[in-house]
Amino acid sequence: MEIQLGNEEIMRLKLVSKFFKGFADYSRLCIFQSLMDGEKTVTEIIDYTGFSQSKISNHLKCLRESDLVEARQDGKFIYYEIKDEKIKTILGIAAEVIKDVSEEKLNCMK
Amino acid sequence: MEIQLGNEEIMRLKLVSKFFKGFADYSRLCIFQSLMDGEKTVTEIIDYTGFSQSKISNHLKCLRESDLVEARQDGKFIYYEIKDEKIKTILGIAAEVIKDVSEEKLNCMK
DNA sequence: ATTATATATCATGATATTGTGATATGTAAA
DNA sequence: TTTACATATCACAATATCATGATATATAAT
Repeated sequence: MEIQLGNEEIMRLKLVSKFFKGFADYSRLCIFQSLMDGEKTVTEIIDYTGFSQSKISNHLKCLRESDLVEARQDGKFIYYEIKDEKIKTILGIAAEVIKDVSEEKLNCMK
Repeated sequence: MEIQLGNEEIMRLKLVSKFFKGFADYSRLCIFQSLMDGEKTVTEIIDYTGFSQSKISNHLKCLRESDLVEARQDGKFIYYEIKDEKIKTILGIAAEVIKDVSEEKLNCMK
């Protein structure tokens, strides 16, 4: 490894941090959870999570623009689904790691 | 899958979101990158990243309390390292997923 | 055509997070 | 026993993020 961060690496890490922001929010994780076993309409996500429509829609916009989820329209409805299987993998590993971490520990991260 | 989020799941997802906050910050990712191939002292991390001492120290405190990195003291120096191999795995998969995502896409996540 | 339903957008206030600078603490060398 | 070095802490300003409520748009049913 180099002894200093290079420009390439800096740009890459900035991207990576943005990527992880997609998962670093409770509401968005609830959306991911909604979609864990397949596509859902916005209304179904709203019902599943109990969150307001605008909240869901705002988050979905963000997740869609970031290519973390994708949307397809069918009449009145828009179906969303997780775009990449690797995302489910990441969420799975995260769940494993957290098992090893005691409940209170992560509270430094509000 | 249930048609609504249960209490267990809600608590779990809150934890998961905190976990991901650890990776959702550029400065912290630079720290992780510093540690990718083994332990380093705080000073080495400072030199590698070019960040201020207090910034590094503040982030390390957070990462340590969250059990994402661990510290060991040797005289004046404190060596930090990534605590769980799974964390490196997650970072690796994230890198892969990002390759598929065009540069501008993630800009919704500031 | 009008109405109801589904979803998106947007401005804004509230809240959370980050970086900085100053200072404190601990360890070892001189 | 001072001085230099390594690291931690903390308050506060700057910035980023989120939720809300109001409004807009688009589609389908009546």
